[in-house]
Amino acid sequence: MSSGKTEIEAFTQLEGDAWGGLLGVHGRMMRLIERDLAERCRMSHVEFEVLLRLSWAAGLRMRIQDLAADSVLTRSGISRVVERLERASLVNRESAPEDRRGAYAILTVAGLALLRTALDGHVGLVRERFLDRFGPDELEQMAAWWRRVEDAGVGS
Amino acid sequence: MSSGKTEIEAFTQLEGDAWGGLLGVHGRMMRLIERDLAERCRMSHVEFEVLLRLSWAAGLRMRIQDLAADSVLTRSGISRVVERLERASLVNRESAPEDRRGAYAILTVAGLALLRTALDGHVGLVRERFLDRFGPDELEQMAAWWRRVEDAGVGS
DNA sequence: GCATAGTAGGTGCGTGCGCACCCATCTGTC
DNA sequence: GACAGATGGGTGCGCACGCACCTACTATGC
Repeated sequence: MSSGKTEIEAFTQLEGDAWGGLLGVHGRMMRLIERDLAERCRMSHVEFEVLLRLSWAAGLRMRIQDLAADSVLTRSGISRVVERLERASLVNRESAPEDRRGAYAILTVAGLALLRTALDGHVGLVRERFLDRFGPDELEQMAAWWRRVEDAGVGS
Repeated sequence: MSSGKTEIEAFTQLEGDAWGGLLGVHGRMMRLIERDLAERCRMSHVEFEVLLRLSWAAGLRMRIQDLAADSVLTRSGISRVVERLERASLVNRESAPEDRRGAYAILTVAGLALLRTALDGHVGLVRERFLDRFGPDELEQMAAWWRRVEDAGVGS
């Protein structure tokens, strides 16, 4: 891990530290988060994310495609997640009246309650392991960086 | 996505932008990378990562557990990845003489060649979509941040 | 020596997800 | 109206991976 051979084209040391560091931090955090959510709420991170997004949405409801748009998962993945959450009575599905192809996922009272439980502890974990290592100005800087990356790479 | 209700405990706007931004950027990048590697080399990112790590290692060989240690995957996952790579003749497996429980994964000539092909293009993609958005001092700052996170969060 | 605990790697099972494809519906053109 | 193409959502199939467990081996204690 210390000496990147130059016999093949590769990242510079600096690039490797920045990009590889992001991958490493993300991987480690996700492991912790998945384990925490599984133990406390029998829930995966994608399921948690769907519930969280729904709790932010007006009327506690979102179209499946909108859920998929900024998710790690594809539409088919989201479809299955919503199906699982529906079986657990955490969301309901409802056909969209304005476009009968579409469907809404709607957070239930039980879903909101479980989300509350999940958040309480999840927020603490992410803060303890990540956010608390940075000052407010640094968090602002970081957020600005992510915006910079996302604004530029809209393609696909 | 604009108004985080305060009725349930949640991240602050700033925290959400920093942490959520990291998740978003990682997700988007991984999608691009997975697709690129699949199209050009019929290879997943974890397989690519294993080959890359082997290319860095002395003697082009690493123990399975060392491969798993800083990977997203568990030992069983790495075991299967190495199995796949072995079937594709990209690595060889060899029993470790100093500890006969252990095994080495060893990069083959074909594996190194395919890695070279994969890297050529992968590096360009990551630069174009991510690294090039930052100056050298910013990359240094970012790398320092990741070190800060990793140095503190050794537990589990 | 023997017994026990710990570790490296591999495997059966269950599951989650992407891909390709399906159907229903909307949109646009004629 | 009719039709083509695009779009939203769901599904069969295949595969990759985590979990729990197994075997083989090492390390430690007696």
